Amino acid sequence: MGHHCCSKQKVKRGLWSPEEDEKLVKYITTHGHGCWSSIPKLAGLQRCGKSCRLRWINYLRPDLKRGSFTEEEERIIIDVHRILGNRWAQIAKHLPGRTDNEVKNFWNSCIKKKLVAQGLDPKTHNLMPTSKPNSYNNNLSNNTSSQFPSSTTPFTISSPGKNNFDPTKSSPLLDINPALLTLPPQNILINEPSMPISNYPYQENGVLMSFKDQNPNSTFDFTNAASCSSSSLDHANVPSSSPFNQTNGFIDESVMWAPNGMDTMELSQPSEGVAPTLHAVGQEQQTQPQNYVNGRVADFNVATNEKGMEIDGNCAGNAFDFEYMESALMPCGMLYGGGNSIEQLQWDC
DNA sequence: AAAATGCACAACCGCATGGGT
DNA sequence: CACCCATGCGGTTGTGCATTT
Repeated sequence: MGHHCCSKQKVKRGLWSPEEDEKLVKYITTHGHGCWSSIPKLAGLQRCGKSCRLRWINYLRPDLKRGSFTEEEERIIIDVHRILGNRWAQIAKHLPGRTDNEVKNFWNSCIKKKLVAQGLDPKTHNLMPTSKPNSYNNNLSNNTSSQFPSSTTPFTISSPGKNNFDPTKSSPLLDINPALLTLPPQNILINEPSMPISNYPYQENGVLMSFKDQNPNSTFDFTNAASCSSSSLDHANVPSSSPFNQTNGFIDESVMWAPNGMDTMELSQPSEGVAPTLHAVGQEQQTQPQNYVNGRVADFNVATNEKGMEIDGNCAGNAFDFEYMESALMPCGMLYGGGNSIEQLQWDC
């Protein structure tokens, strides 16, 4: 049984021979891949286009990094997997030169076993029930609903304070309280850990997510700032240059990574009724996550004027990955909801 | 030394998605 | 709007090598 795309033709299956590799590489390096389905014929291969594409992407591409995974790569995989789950293609994007297949195989053959050996559930990254619980889990096991009242944020995206931030040390990207993810949807808070949680007005109706600085009066409310008349981000009003523009999805991927030396991201709302935009301020943008080294959300301070019309967010010296954030901010135990819009965070409340 | 087993990795399969008609 | 097609993705299987029995 052949692929749907090649059921009408005789195709070879199984491992690729060096001759086949050579033909494919020669053709693609000369002509580019263009339409995969036409490549087998043009390159003189008895393969289907799908197989050619896979062979090129997973094995023949010149920018592939061969060899075993480094400890750093392994840590990144674990961190990202904790947030995204089995979204191998997304995980692989954070590892230049690695493919989704490679990451997936490495996970299944190596990391998964390591986590299990540590008593961790590779799916949830939580301690498995049979494992000896630590104090944190002991607390959770008492009575989750009473332990965390309705006003408690399900999780926080936190960072060390600016003064003690050490980019050479690794730490979890997100501290997610897994038990809280099973609670009813609550307001989501991104906060500085030094800020007493009680100081945040996260109980306010309609406030879905807030970037706050040390001033309790300065809150950026995504649900309200986007459009004065709407409770959601109004994509129609977003300038095409904005990463919030629907053409680009919620966040333009180009701003997900703060380039080396570029440490400022700016949120601004140019005029009333117009959705805020997110800018990377500083050097030329780059797409490779070169600054991912520590896989953490850096300080993200937000300042607003009295009317909350202009907001500046400063990412202190490290990458601020909105894809992570977006992926993490899924309601009710869904680390990833499959969507790509913050609008999905609007719960029926 | 040969068979059995385990493992890593390559490749396949089916499905989802998006664009074009 | 329905259909077709190409592409991308994640789960699964197949293959070959290494290790163990």
